[in-house]
Amino acid sequence: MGSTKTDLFNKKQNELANMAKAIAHPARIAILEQLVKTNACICGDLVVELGLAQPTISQHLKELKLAGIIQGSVEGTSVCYCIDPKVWKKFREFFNNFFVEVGDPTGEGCC
Amino acid sequence: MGSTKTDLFNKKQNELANMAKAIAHPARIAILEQLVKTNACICGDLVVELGLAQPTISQHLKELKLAGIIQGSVEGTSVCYCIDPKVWKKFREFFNNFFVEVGDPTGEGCC
DNA sequence: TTCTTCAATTGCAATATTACGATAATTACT
DNA sequence: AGTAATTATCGTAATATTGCAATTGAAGAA
Repeated sequence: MGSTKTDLFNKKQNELANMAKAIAHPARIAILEQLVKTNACICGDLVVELGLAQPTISQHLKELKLAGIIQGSVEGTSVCYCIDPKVWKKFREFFNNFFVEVGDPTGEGCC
Repeated sequence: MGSTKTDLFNKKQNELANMAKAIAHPARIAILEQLVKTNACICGDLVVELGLAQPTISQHLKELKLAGIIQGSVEGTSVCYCIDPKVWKKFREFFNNFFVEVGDPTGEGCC
Protein backbone atom coordinates (compact mmCIF):
# COMPACT_ATOMS: atom_id res chain seq x y z
CA MET A 1 0.00 0.00 0.00
CA GLY A 2 0.93 3.62 -0.04
CA SER A 3 1.48 3.67 -3.76
CA THR A 4 -1.08 4.65 -6.36
CA LYS A 5 -2.76 1.84 -8.30
CA THR A 6 -2.07 3.31 -11.72
CA ASP A 7 -3.14 0.12 -13.50
CA LEU A 8 -6.75 0.77 -12.57
CA PHE A 9 -6.89 3.95 -14.62
CA ASN A 10 -6.37 4.86 -18.23
CA LYS A 11 -3.40 6.65 -19.70
CA LYS A 12 -5.05 10.06 -19.85
CA GLN A 13 -6.12 9.91 -16.24
CA ASN A 14 -2.66 8.95 -15.05
CA GLU A 15 -1.03 11.53 -17.26
CA LEU A 16 -3.25 14.34 -16.05
CA ALA A 17 -2.75 13.25 -12.45
CA ASN A 18 1.01 13.42 -12.96
CA MET A 19 0.74 16.86 -14.51
CA ALA A 20 -1.32 18.04 -11.56
CA LYS A 21 1.23 16.52 -9.20
CA ALA A 22 3.99 18.45 -10.94
CA ILE A 23 2.34 21.75 -10.05
CA ALA A 24 0.86 20.59 -6.74
CA HIS A 25 3.37 22.56 -4.69
CA PRO A 26 3.52 26.34 -4.23
CA ALA A 27 7.30 26.36 -4.70
CA ARG A 28 7.01 24.73 -8.11
CA ILE A 29 4.25 27.14 -9.06
CA ALA A 30 6.44 30.03 -7.96
CA ILE A 31 9.33 28.67 -10.01
CA LEU A 32 7.19 28.35 -13.12
CA GLU A 33 5.78 31.84 -12.60
CA GLN A 34 9.31 33.23 -12.40
CA LEU A 35 10.34 31.42 -15.56
CA VAL A 36 7.30 32.69 -17.42
CA LYS A 37 7.70 36.22 -16.08
CA THR A 38 11.36 36.60 -16.91
CA ASN A 39 10.65 34.89 -20.21
CA ALA A 40 14.26 33.81 -20.50
CA CYS A 41 16.02 31.60 -18.00
CA ILE A 42 17.24 32.22 -14.51
CA CYS A 43 19.04 29.75 -12.30
CA GLY A 44 20.30 30.19 -8.74
CA ASP A 45 18.32 33.41 -8.55
CA LEU A 46 15.41 31.13 -7.74
CA VAL A 47 17.10 30.19 -4.50
CA VAL A 48 17.16 33.88 -3.58
CA GLU A 49 13.67 34.63 -4.84
CA LEU A 50 11.97 31.82 -2.96
CA GLY A 51 13.06 31.40 0.61
CA LEU A 52 13.96 27.74 0.38
CA ALA A 53 17.37 26.12 0.72
CA GLN A 54 19.39 25.38 -2.39
CA PRO A 55 19.02 21.58 -2.25
CA THR A 56 15.27 21.98 -1.90
CA ILE A 57 15.03 24.22 -4.97
CA SER A 58 17.25 21.84 -6.87
CA GLN A 59 14.92 19.00 -6.01
CA HIS A 60 11.83 20.89 -7.18
CA LEU A 61 13.62 21.78 -10.40
CA LYS A 62 14.41 18.13 -10.88
CA GLU A 63 10.76 17.19 -10.57
CA LEU A 64 9.69 19.86 -13.00
CA LYS A 65 12.35 18.66 -15.41
CA LEU A 66 11.14 15.10 -14.95
CA ALA A 67 7.63 16.22 -15.82
CA GLY A 68 9.17 17.76 -18.93
CA ILE A 69 7.76 21.21 -18.37
CA ILE A 70 11.16 22.88 -17.95
CA GLN A 71 14.58 22.51 -19.51
CA GLY A 72 17.98 23.20 -18.02
CA SER A 73 21.27 23.90 -19.72
CA VAL A 74 24.70 24.56 -18.26
CA GLU A 75 25.81 28.13 -18.66
CA GLY A 76 29.31 28.46 -17.26
CA THR A 77 29.25 27.53 -13.61
CA SER A 78 25.53 28.11 -13.34
CA VAL A 79 22.54 26.40 -14.90
CA CYS A 80 19.91 28.11 -16.95
CA TYR A 81 16.32 26.96 -16.70
CA CYS A 82 13.37 27.77 -18.89
CA ILE A 83 9.89 26.64 -19.82
CA ASP A 84 9.55 24.07 -22.56
CA PRO A 85 6.83 25.78 -24.59
CA LYS A 86 5.77 22.55 -26.24
CA VAL A 87 5.10 20.75 -22.97
CA TRP A 88 3.64 23.90 -21.45
CA LYS A 89 1.08 23.93 -24.23
CA LYS A 90 0.35 20.28 -23.63
CA PHE A 91 -0.34 21.02 -19.96
CA ARG A 92 -2.53 23.93 -20.99
CA GLU A 93 -4.56 21.76 -23.31
CA PHE A 94 -4.92 18.85 -20.88
CA PHE A 95 -6.25 21.01 -18.07
CA ASN A 96 -8.42 22.92 -20.47
CA ASN A 97 -9.93 19.73 -21.83
CA PHE A 98 -10.52 18.38 -18.37
CA PHE A 99 -12.26 21.44 -16.99
CA VAL A 100 -14.95 21.51 -19.62
CA GLU A 101 -17.91 23.76 -19.18
CA VAL A 102 -20.22 22.04 -16.76
CA GLY A 103 -23.92 22.78 -16.89
CA ASP A 104 -25.63 24.17 -13.81
CA PRO A 105 -29.34 24.48 -14.62
CA THR A 106 -30.36 25.21 -11.06
CA GLY A 107 -27.12 27.01 -10.31
CA GLU A 108 -26.65 24.98 -7.16
CA GLY A 109 -25.41 21.53 -8.01
CA CYS A 110 -27.79 18.62 -8.21
CA CYS A 111 -28.36 17.36 -4.69
CA MET B 1 10.48 18.97 7.86
CA GLY B 2 8.26 17.04 5.52
CA SER B 3 5.58 19.66 5.49
CA THR B 4 5.22 22.41 2.93
CA LYS B 5 6.35 25.89 3.95
CA THR B 6 3.18 27.64 2.88
CA ASP B 7 4.16 30.88 4.57
CA LEU B 8 6.84 31.49 1.95
CA PHE B 9 4.28 31.76 -0.81
CA ASN B 10 1.34 33.98 -1.56
CA LYS B 11 -2.31 33.05 -1.31
CA LYS B 12 -2.82 32.44 -5.00
CA GLN B 13 0.15 30.12 -5.21
CA ASN B 14 -0.96 28.10 -2.22
CA GLU B 15 -4.53 27.99 -3.47
CA LEU B 16 -3.55 26.80 -6.92
CA ALA B 17 -1.21 24.21 -5.42
CA ASN B 18 -4.07 22.89 -3.31
CA MET B 19 -6.35 22.74 -6.33
CA ALA B 20 -3.70 20.81 -8.22
CA LYS B 21 -3.29 18.49 -5.27
CA ALA B 22 -7.02 17.81 -5.27
CA ILE B 23 -6.83 16.40 -8.79
CA ALA B 24 -3.32 14.95 -8.45
CA HIS B 25 -4.58 11.39 -8.30
CA PRO B 26 -6.06 9.31 -11.12
CA ALA B 27 -8.84 8.02 -8.87
CA ARG B 28 -10.02 11.54 -8.09
CA ILE B 29 -9.84 12.45 -11.74
CA ALA B 30 -11.88 9.36 -12.58
CA ILE B 31 -14.44 10.30 -9.94
CA LEU B 32 -14.78 13.82 -11.29
CA GLU B 33 -15.08 12.52 -14.84
CA GLN B 34 -17.89 10.22 -13.74
CA LEU B 35 -19.71 13.04 -11.99
CA VAL B 36 -19.41 15.28 -15.02
CA LYS B 37 -20.39 12.51 -17.43
CA THR B 38 -23.47 11.40 -15.54
CA ASN B 39 -24.28 15.04 -14.93
CA ALA B 40 -26.34 14.20 -11.91
CA CYS B 41 -25.04 12.39 -8.85
CA ILE B 42 -23.96 8.85 -8.30
CA CYS B 43 -22.72 7.35 -5.05
CA GLY B 44 -21.56 3.82 -4.29
CA ASP B 45 -21.58 3.14 -8.01
CA LEU B 46 -18.16 4.77 -7.93
CA VAL B 47 -16.87 1.88 -5.87
CA VAL B 48 -17.98 -0.47 -8.64
CA GLU B 49 -16.80 1.75 -11.48
CA LEU B 50 -13.28 2.23 -10.16
CA GLY B 51 -11.65 -0.90 -8.79
CA LEU B 52 -10.78 0.49 -5.39
CA ALA B 53 -12.11 -0.55 -2.00
CA GLN B 54 -15.00 1.33 -0.47
CA PRO B 55 -12.97 3.05 2.27
CA THR B 56 -10.46 4.22 -0.31
CA ILE B 57 -13.15 5.77 -2.49
CA SER B 58 -14.72 7.33 0.56
CA GLN B 59 -11.41 8.92 1.43
CA HIS B 60 -10.94 10.37 -2.06
CA LEU B 61 -14.47 11.73 -1.95
CA LYS B 62 -13.68 13.33 1.37
CA GLU B 63 -10.67 15.11 -0.10
CA LEU B 64 -12.63 16.33 -3.09
CA LYS B 65 -15.33 17.56 -0.75
CA LEU B 66 -12.70 19.30 1.36
CA ALA B 67 -11.41 21.05 -1.74
CA GLY B 68 -15.00 22.13 -2.29
CA ILE B 69 -15.25 20.82 -5.83
CA ILE B 70 -17.95 18.27 -5.02
CA GLN B 71 -21.00 18.16 -2.79
CA GLY B 72 -22.63 15.20 -1.11
CA SER B 73 -26.12 14.76 0.23
CA VAL B 74 -27.77 11.84 1.95
CA GLU B 75 -30.37 10.13 -0.20
CA GLY B 76 -31.95 7.39 1.86
CA THR B 77 -29.27 4.91 2.85
CA SER B 78 -26.93 6.05 0.10
CA VAL B 79 -25.14 9.32 -0.53
CA CYS B 80 -25.41 11.36 -3.68
CA TYR B 81 -22.40 13.25 -4.96
CA CYS B 82 -22.15 15.90 -7.60
CA ILE B 83 -19.93 18.66 -8.92
CA ASP B 84 -20.26 22.08 -7.37
CA PRO B 85 -20.45 24.13 -10.57
CA LYS B 86 -19.33 27.29 -8.84
CA VAL B 87 -16.10 25.80 -7.52
CA TRP B 88 -15.62 23.88 -10.74
CA LYS B 89 -15.61 27.19 -12.60
CA LYS B 90 -13.15 28.62 -10.12
CA PHE B 91 -10.80 25.72 -10.76
CA ARG B 92 -11.26 26.22 -14.49
CA GLU B 93 -10.37 29.88 -14.24
CA PHE B 94 -7.39 29.40 -11.96
CA PHE B 95 -5.75 26.81 -14.19
CA ASN B 96 -6.61 28.84 -17.25
CA ASN B 97 -5.06 31.95 -15.79
CA PHE B 98 -1.96 30.08 -14.76
CA PHE B 99 -1.32 28.42 -18.08
CA VAL B 100 -1.20 31.65 -20.03
CA GLU B 101 0.04 31.60 -23.55
CA VAL B 102 3.79 31.48 -23.37
CA GLY B 103 5.81 32.88 -26.23
CA ASP B 104 8.21 30.62 -28.07
CA PRO B 105 10.03 32.76 -30.63
CA THR B 106 12.59 30.09 -31.46
CA GLY B 107 10.10 27.30 -30.87
CA GLU B 108 12.60 25.47 -28.73
CA GLY B 109 12.79 27.09 -25.31
CA CYS B 110 15.49 29.60 -24.49
CA CYS B 111 18.59 27.63 -23.53
C1' DT C 1 -36.79 -3.49 17.81
C1' DT C 2 -33.96 -6.18 14.75
C1' DC C 3 -32.10 -6.69 10.23
C1' DT C 4 -30.19 -4.97 6.08
C1' DT C 5 -27.77 -1.71 3.34
C1' DC C 6 -24.66 1.75 2.35
C1' DA C 7 -21.19 5.11 3.66
C1' DA C 8 -17.94 7.12 7.05
C1' DT C 9 -14.43 6.43 10.36
C1' DT C 10 -10.63 4.08 12.71
C1' DG C 11 -6.30 1.93 12.79
C1' DC C 12 -2.54 0.39 10.59
C1' DA C 13 1.19 -0.58 7.05
C1' DA C 14 3.61 0.81 2.97
C1' DT C 15 5.18 4.30 0.26
C1' DA C 16 5.87 9.20 -1.21
C1' DT C 17 6.95 13.95 -0.42
C1' DT C 18 9.26 17.86 1.60
C1' DA C 19 13.14 19.98 3.53
C1' DC C 20 17.88 20.60 4.55
C1' DG C 21 22.92 19.74 6.18
C1' DA C 22 26.83 17.75 4.31
C1' DT C 23 29.18 16.45 0.49
C1' DA C 24 30.33 15.75 -4.26
C1' DA C 25 30.61 17.36 -9.10
C1' DT C 26 31.35 20.77 -12.52
C1' DT C 27 33.13 24.83 -14.55
C1' DA C 28 35.81 29.03 -14.64
C1' DC C 29 39.58 31.58 -13.12
C1' DT C 30 44.38 32.12 -11.05
C1' DA D 1 47.76 22.27 -9.77
C1' DG D 2 44.59 25.22 -6.44
C1' DT D 3 40.62 28.13 -5.48
C1' DA D 4 36.06 30.01 -5.92
C1' DA D 5 31.30 29.72 -7.50
C1' DT D 6 27.37 27.20 -8.52
C1' DT D 7 24.49 23.22 -8.73
C1' DA D 8 23.51 18.17 -8.01
C1' DT D 9 23.35 14.34 -5.08
C1' DC D 10 23.33 11.74 -0.72
C1' DG D 11 21.56 10.81 3.63
C1' DT D 12 18.30 11.57 6.95
C1' DA D 13 14.23 13.22 9.56
C1' DA D 14 9.53 14.75 9.60
C1' DT D 15 5.30 14.63 7.59
C1' DA D 16 1.80 13.33 4.03
C1' DT D 17 -0.53 10.14 1.07
C1' DT D 18 -2.50 5.80 -0.40
C1' DG D 19 -4.89 1.68 0.47
C1' DC D 20 -7.60 -1.55 2.93
C1' DA D 21 -9.58 -4.66 6.81
C1' DA D 22 -12.42 -4.03 10.54
C1' DT D 23 -15.62 -1.38 12.68
C1' DT D 24 -19.01 2.08 13.46
C1' DG D 25 -22.92 5.07 12.13
C1' DA D 26 -27.16 6.19 9.91
C1' DA D 27 -31.39 5.29 7.50
C1' DG D 28 -34.91 2.41 5.72
C1' DA D 29 -37.48 -2.25 5.79
C1' DA D 30 -39.15 -6.26 8.27
